[in-house]
Amino acid sequence: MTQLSGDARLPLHVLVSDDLKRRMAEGEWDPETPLPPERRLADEYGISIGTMRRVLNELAVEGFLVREQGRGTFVRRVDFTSSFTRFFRHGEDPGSLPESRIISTEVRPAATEVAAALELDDHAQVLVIDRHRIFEGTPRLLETIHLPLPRFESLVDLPAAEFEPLLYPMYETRCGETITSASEVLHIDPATEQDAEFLGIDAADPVVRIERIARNLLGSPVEYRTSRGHALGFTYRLDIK
Amino acid sequence: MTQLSGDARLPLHVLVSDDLKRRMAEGEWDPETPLPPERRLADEYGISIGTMRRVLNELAVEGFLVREQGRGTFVRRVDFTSSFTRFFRHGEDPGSLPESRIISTEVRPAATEVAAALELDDHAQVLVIDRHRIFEGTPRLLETIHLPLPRFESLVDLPAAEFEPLLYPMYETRCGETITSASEVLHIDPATEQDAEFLGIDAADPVVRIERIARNLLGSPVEYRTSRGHALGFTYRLDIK
DNA sequence: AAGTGGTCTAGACCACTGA
DNA sequence: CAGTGGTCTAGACCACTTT
Repeated sequence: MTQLSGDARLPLHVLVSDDLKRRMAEGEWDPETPLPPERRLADEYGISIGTMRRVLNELAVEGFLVREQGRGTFVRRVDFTSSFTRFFRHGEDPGSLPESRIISTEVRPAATEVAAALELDDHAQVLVIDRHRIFEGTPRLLETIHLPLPRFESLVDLPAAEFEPLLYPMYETRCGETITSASEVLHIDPATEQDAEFLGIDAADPVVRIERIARNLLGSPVEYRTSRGHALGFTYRLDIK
Repeated sequence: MTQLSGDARLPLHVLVSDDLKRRMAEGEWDPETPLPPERRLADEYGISIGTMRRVLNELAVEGFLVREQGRGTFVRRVDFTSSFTRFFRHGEDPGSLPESRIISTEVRPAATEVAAALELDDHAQVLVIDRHRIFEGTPRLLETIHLPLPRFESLVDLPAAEFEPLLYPMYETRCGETITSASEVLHIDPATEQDAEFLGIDAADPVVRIERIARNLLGSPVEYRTSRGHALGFTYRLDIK
């Protein structure tokens, strides 16, 4: 029977939930292999099936698990369908991938706001990646990505051509970091000269600036990313309650 | 014992949940009076306490109910804390209310996109309200509000001075319509002359345009509102997963 | 057919709120 | 103190997926 750590005054379902999150964070199950069935998990934790179901269902509501009747319970990958940056894709086929072009990768000490976002000591070393994202042949986003070292050491000497268009799967396979949540802040700025040149827009046009902090399952910040794109034509949809 | 309508092949908890939503929509409980305790509700519906608790907890997760241990279960009022328009208030005390100035109220046939948003027949009559919202003495938002007639008849001849700064409580007390959800879409536009003049911004500056459809508990659209404000300095925060 | 999650029951006991 | 929601148990049976 699995031993539970944590404050014993907390409700059982909280202790079990925390333990399952820890095991998921340690990579005990990948998204293709089911967790043990609820009856067996209940036995292992020495709790009743009703309590075990409560834990699993709550983790499913929180987005950590996906449950499929007849198949099993699986850990879930994030998809960023509600991300702001998705809205730069315009009329494009939502299944297609934007092209990515790495402009430069460089190691340097973190600027103050970067260190704060990544919860690092001031002047800790970070890997800085500049890239362009190109949708249907049209340049749409300028991105600057900050990754803490030494956790992302294995990307430092990677040639630009070997970067894949989607970075998060790379973080997982090459660095063992799985992104499971993020927060983004949107601002509207006047375009800089660099913006106007790359995005092919009027120097007087506004740009959308999106700052994202991406986190792993334990809630630690893993990536800090700034994206800039043309604001005119930008659209974002929000549902309240 | 309460009689349940609806497709009997559906799970019990769905039928009970739908029935409770209907009763809430009919105004059976206001936000200050608790629903009957879960034990009594379970008896009335002839279901077990476990199933009744599941229904109440799910309605709480969906935002329809608030449960307070020792006090009871209450229907919940929406607050629009995550609404885009909140972000025009800048550094202001979040508890203070913006000033509202009604510019005009007018009855006219709905434009095509208004009729579509409110799910009305083309050219159905709507009440159109133009107003300004002023935060800390500074004009920040231009709003145009569309309300379907005859549901909002009682506002047609109301003098501008009798409109309150918050419209949703007025809709409830004067017209019997309770707003419980909304969806908003954000765009960035170039300023019009009217925008620049009222908002006191440069004619070259961009504006944020927010289109909101507000709905009642049954999901029917009740209000269509367009708000415009200065885009530079606008900020919006999003949490993913 | 075997194994998964989904629905539902009928309780017991605990923690918190308000009078 | 009475009454509320919160936690937890120990099952039975159903619906769906896979082999």
